[in-house]
This record gives sequence, C-alpha cells and structure tokens, in this order.
Amino acid sequence: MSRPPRARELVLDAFETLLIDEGERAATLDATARAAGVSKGGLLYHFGTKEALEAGLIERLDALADADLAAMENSPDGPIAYFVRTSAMNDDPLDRVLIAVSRLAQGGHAAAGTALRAVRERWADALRPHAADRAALDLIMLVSDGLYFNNALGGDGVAGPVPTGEAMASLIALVERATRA
Amino acid sequence: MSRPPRARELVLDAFETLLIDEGERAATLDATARAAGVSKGGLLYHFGTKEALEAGLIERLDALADADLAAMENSPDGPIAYFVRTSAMNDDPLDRVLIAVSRLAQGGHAAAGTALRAVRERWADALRPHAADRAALDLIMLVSDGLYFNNALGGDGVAGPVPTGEAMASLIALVERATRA
DNA sequence: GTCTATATACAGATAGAC
DNA sequence: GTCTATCTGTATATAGAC
Repeated sequence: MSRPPRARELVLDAFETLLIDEGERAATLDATARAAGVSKGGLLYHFGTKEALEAGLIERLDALADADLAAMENSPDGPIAYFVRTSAMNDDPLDRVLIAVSRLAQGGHAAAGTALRAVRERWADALRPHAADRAALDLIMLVSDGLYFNNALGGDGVAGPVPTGEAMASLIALVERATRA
Repeated sequence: MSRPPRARELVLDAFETLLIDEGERAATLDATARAAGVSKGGLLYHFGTKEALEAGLIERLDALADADLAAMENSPDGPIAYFVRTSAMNDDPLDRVLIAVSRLAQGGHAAAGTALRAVRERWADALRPHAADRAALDLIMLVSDGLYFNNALGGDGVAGPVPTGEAMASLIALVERATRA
C-alpha cells in the first residue's frame, strides 16, 4: 500500500489511455509498453501477465470510486446533482478509469464486469435515501449510465449527444424535480 | 436487395452472437466460421474481409432500426413508453445487433460509431414532438442509453440492475410524467 | 529494474482444389 | 459455394544478459 513505483503508474496510465482511445484490441502489451516509454520486458517486470495489468486497472477504479463516494456525500448541491453532473465529465481520472474498465468488461473480462457492478451498487446505496422511491432511483442511475455510455462511445467529440452547460443544468433540475424524496 | 443467401445470414448471426457473448476480441473470423458451421474459406466467400463482415452487421442494424422507427410511431401506448420499454428487451433482434455494433464502436470501428449515432438521432427526432423541452428529451434518451449500457455489460443475467415487470412500469410512468409535452 | 532475443500460438488473408 | 493448405504479421509470454 506504500506508494507504488512510478513506472508502474505510467504503464497503467498508458494502458488506460489506449483502452479509451483505441479499444481493447489495440491495448496490447506491446502498444502499452511503447506508449509508456518502456520495453515489453520492462512492462512485464511490473505486471507479470496481461491479467495482472487488467487487475491493476480495476484496483485503480476501486480507489478512485472510494474517493468519489466520499465527495458525493459532502457535495454542497446534494448527492443527486453531484452524481448526475459528474457522470458527464470527460477527462476526470475516475471517468477515464471507468470507461477503460468498461471496455474490458465488454471484452468479456469477468472481474471487470463484477467491479463495475459493485461500484454502481455503492453509488445506488448512497443515493437511495435521497430518492423518493425505487423508480426515482432507477431513473437517476440510468441517466448516469446513459451519460457514461455516450462518453464511452466517444465519436468525434464535436457537439456529441451529451448535454453541457445550460442543457446540463436543465437536465439536473428536471431529474431532481422528478426524483426528490 | 433480393433475399441474401442463407449462409450469409447464418455467418452474420454467429458473428453477432460472438460479439455479444464474448466481445470483439473473441469474434475472430475463425471463431465466427466455426460457430456458423462453415470453414474460414467459406466465410470469406460471403465476406471478403473482416471489414465487410462488420459492414454487414451495420446494414442489419440500419434495416432493423427502420422497422423499429415505424413501430414506435404507431405504438398504442405512445412513442415514449414504447421507446423506454423496448430499450430493455434483452433478446430482441434489434437489441442484439445494437449491442453487437456498440461492441465494434468501442473497439474503435469508426463506421460503427457513426451508425449508432445516426440511429440515436433518428429516435430523438421521432420523440422530440412528444417531449416538453430539450431537457425532457435528453432525459428520455439517456434513460434508454442507460438501459442499453446495462444490457451490454451483460454480467450473469441474474437480477441485474435493469428494472423489469412492476419496476419497469413505474419507471415508464415516472419518465412520462416528467417529460410529457 | 530494465533490456534483447526468442518461443509458441493465433490473427487475417490468399491460392487453388473440388 | 465451400473446402484445405499456406503465407505473413503480431499477440502473450519466457529466458537470460546488463
């Protein structure tokens, strides 16, 4: 748990970026090593197998999700607004690792899917007291999932379907009105 | 446009199923041919390259989306309820091809992403007259995206986060109340 | 801790028989 | 239309030098 070697984090960063930008297929050990500025052998010193590399990313997700849960509880505009608003932030470290792990999950990686569902469940638990009923909670969670899904599809980035600015403020207001306990 | 050879459709079915069940990486020409009960050479007679195979799946998406748009306009319980309800059907042909193509999109396939965005835009156009304002339309689209995303994650299938039965009916009622024009 | 070199397996694709 | 055989590139992983 002490601070991990810097090279290790750089490799993880490179792997994450490749998964986001080019997908699971392109995120090979070779490409990851090149992007991280190390050799394949160097990479394999830190992560002995590809599975270990994937497990490293999942650990990063869990750590960042812990921090986000804490921030959500203490958010001045309330957990619901915080949750919806931050679901659309595109280059936040949590969002990046979330998208990267969801790529792994869609590639059939079982542990990645399990980790994502666990994080989602923790968010739902934290929001449940603030939602009127089950349908309200479902709605909040699904809007957030939808925002992530659209971010994950990526595209050209130009005026995508994800609302920003005024539109996002209106959406948050609507969700709060419809779901408040 | 006349009916395509049956073997062609079987290959496409196999490719789609592999994408859904095991991800892009597992959906190789070899595995697809095996699952379709033909040899790799036989597959390559119908689809000369892997790109042609992917394009075939995108064509299938477009055709099924056309049919869905028509059904949505004529739905007895209204387009919004139809749209939300059918976003969670797990083994509908449209849902299957939609998830399969989204796997391709997440693997970096540009045409797949473009096709998905185009279909989404057509749905949004059809729903716009029925939504109170932009935020209402955003909410409807994002709930649908969220349902697809959760279906796409798959998991064990046992009591996943996607609402069914009573819970789905409540969710639809809530969405309609919050967004009706 | 990081490297080069290599082993083994499998990807997409071609050639040509049936 | 469908097959087998084969070419070429590249993936993960190991061995062992520095």
